[in-house]
Amino acid sequence: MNIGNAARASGISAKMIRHYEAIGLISAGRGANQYRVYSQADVAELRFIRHARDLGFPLQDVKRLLDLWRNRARASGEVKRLALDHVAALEAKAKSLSAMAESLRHLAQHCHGDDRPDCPILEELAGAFSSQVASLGDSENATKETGKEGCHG
Amino acid sequence: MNIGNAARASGISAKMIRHYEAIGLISAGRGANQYRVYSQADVAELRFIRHARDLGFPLQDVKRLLDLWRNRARASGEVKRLALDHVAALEAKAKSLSAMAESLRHLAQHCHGDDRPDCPILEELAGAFSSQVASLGDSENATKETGKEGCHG
DNA sequence: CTGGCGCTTCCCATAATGGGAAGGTCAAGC
DNA sequence: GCTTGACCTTCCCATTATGGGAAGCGCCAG
Repeated sequence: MNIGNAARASGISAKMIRHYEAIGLISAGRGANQYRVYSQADVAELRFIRHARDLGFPLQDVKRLLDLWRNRARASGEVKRLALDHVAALEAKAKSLSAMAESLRHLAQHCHGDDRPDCPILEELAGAFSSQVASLGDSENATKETGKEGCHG
Repeated sequence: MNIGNAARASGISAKMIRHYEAIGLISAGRGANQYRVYSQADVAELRFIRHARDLGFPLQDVKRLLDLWRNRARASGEVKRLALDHVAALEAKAKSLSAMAESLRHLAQHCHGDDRPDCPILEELAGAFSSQVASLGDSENATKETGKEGCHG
């Protein structure tokens, strides 16, 4: 079948299928007209990829999983390790997001939310920070000392 | 002060400060040597941005929050709405990630995780969801070119 | 005057996905 | 046979937020 049918059969857009091929995740045969040709086995791989993506695996991990799947002599330990590492990453990220949500919800709770300009949310953002809420995700540095000039002009 | 000091004082990299200027989030004066010049007020804005980013606000939202902050006649209701919308987005995302983690953890629980190839994680990824092509992982005589799709080839 | 650091702009890369243009292919209908 | 329309091809650009690095100039200390 051609790419359009493979897309419909796998739930992955044709655009993405080409992309996956470009980055070496999958390969596809070519017909006489240079059109990509997909077998049922290829579609099965695409479905595998979609399922892995649905579980949040980055494509790099998907590649590893795909290689393991194709390798009959694989060790399930490696698959499990990949999976559990990813579980840890997912949970860390979820926790980080939940912490942000909770902080912000807390701030919003004390905001009137009317047409007056007084707003504790903005005040807090403006600098009254005392706790670090985003340390799990990607923040890297805490409050440094303020006001030390050094303007060499 | 110059950009390096502003970066140190705000916790935002010089690279990002330039970027924020390029996308119209902030502005900076220029000295006679074309170097960017930052006042304490500018640094306060940068800190505001960092705090908002730490709470996961996308830059688009940060821009609106910054505009509200700068506007003394703002309505706190708008700030609160922005905040609560973002809380909802954060929680939705966190929930989605937690669901992935739980699914995957479940799968991993049933995997031996040794050097045998048998692996329920891979089996599930291979299609236990859609259960159409189950035995493609280890055989090559699976349907190669079935003509059951309305493909003009 | 030179060494070294800081600043400038510009290009590239990441991760995953999509939009769209310009053009080739093919099957069907008139 | 020719048109039409769906499908395919490649190539470029955009997104979001961040960083790396190069080439070149500014500025201060020694």
